[in-house]
Amino acid sequence: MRYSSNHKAETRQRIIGEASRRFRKDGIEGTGLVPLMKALGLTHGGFYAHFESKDALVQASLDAAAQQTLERWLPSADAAPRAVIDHYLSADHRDEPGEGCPLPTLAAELGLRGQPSATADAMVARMTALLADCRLAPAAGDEGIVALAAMVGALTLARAVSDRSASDAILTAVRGAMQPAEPEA
Amino acid sequence: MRYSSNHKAETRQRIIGEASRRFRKDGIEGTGLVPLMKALGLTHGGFYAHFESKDALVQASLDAAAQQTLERWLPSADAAPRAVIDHYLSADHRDEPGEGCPLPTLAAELGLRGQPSATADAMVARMTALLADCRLAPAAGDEGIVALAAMVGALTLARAVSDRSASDAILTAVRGAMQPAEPEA
DNA sequence: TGTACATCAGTGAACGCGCGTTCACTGATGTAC
DNA sequence: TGTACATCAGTGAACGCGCGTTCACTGATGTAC
Repeated sequence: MRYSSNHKAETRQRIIGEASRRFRKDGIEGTGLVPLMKALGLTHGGFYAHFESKDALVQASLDAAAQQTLERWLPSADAAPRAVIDHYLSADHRDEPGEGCPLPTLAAELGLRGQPSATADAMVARMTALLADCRLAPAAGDEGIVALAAMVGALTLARAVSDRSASDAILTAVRGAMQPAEPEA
Repeated sequence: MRYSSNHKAETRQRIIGEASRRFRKDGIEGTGLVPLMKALGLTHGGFYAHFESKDALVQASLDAAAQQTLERWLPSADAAPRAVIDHYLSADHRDEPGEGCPLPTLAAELGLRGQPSATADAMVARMTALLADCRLAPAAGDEGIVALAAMVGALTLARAVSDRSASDAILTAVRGAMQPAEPEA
C-alpha cells in the first residue's frame, strides 16, 4: 500500500497524540507500544518506521504535551490569570490527567527513571514566568496544606529538571519562601 | 532449616525496609521482587511466605516509609521547624529519594496506578498539621516558582489521596491561596 | 538423657504473560518509459 | 495512453527478557515421648 505524500507525517502525529495522552494518564512504564498502536488501528511492527525507540516517542510526546498545554493557557493567561489557575486546580484537571499538564504526572516518573528532561526545564521556566506576578496568601487554616503542596511540588520538580542550577534554584526559592512560626524562646 | 522464634518477623522487616527504599528510589513498577529478595540474600520463592502479593508489600512499605519519615521529623519539628523545612528542601533530600519523604516519589505513581492510598491521606494530614503555622512569603522574583511548585504539588497530592473530600480540600486551599496580579482594566 | 517426628522458612525450577525490538514480507500507488 | 517497475507504510510472526506467582521439596531445629 502506498499512501499520499503526507500520510506518514499524519500517522506520526496520531501516534504522538495518543501516546502523549496515555503517558500522562497511565505513566511511561504503564503504556505499552502494542496496545498503543492497536488503539490507532495499526500493528506494533510499524512503530519503528516512525520512531527509533520508545524513548524517542517519550521525548516527542512530552514535547507535544508541553506545547499543547502552554498553547492552551498562554493566550488567556494575560487577560484572565485567575481562570487559568482555577482550571489548573480544578477537579476536572485532577480527574483527567491525560488531557492536562504533564508536570504532575510525568515529572516524578522522569525523575525516578533518572531521565530528567530539558522539556521539563523549559516548561518549568515558561510556567514560572506565567506566574511571576502571583502572590501566595493562604486563607486562615490553609497554611499547612499550601506549604506542603509547595514542598512536595518543589522536590518533584527539582528531581525532574535536567539543569542542575535550575533544580537548585527551585529548592532555594521554596525554602526561602517557607516561614515557619519559630517556637517561643 | 528451622529458625529462632522471631526470625520470620525479622526477615519480614528486612524485606519491608529494603522495599521501602527501592520503591521510593526506583518506583513501584521499577522494583522487581527477584532482585529485591536477592539483595537480601534470599530467593524470590520465599517472598510469599511473608506477603500475599506485591501489592501487600507496597502497602506495608508505604506505611513504613511514612512512619519512619514522620518519626524522624516530628520530634524536632516543634523545637526547630526551620531545620525540618531546610532538610526537606535540601539537595541531599532531592538526591536521596530512597531515604526521604515518600510523597514526592510515590504520590504520582499511586495516583496513576489508580491506587490512592489511605496512608497518603494520613501522611498528608500529619504533615499539614506540622506546617499549620507556616507562612509563605516568596522573595521578590521567586513568586512564580513557588506558585508553580504549590500547583504541581497540589495536583500530585490530590490525585494520590483516597478521601475525595480531602482531595477537594487540597485543591480548594491552594486555589484560594493563589493571588494572580489581575490585568489593568 | 536419647531418639523419632513434626514444623515451616526458605529453595529453585517452572508457569504464562506482556514487554520492546527485529525482520522478511506485502501490495497499493506514483513514476519512468 | 498503456505497461513494468520501484517505493515504502504497514503487517504479523518471532526473539529474548523480566515480571508476579505457584509449588513440590529441603533440612535444621524445637518438641514429644
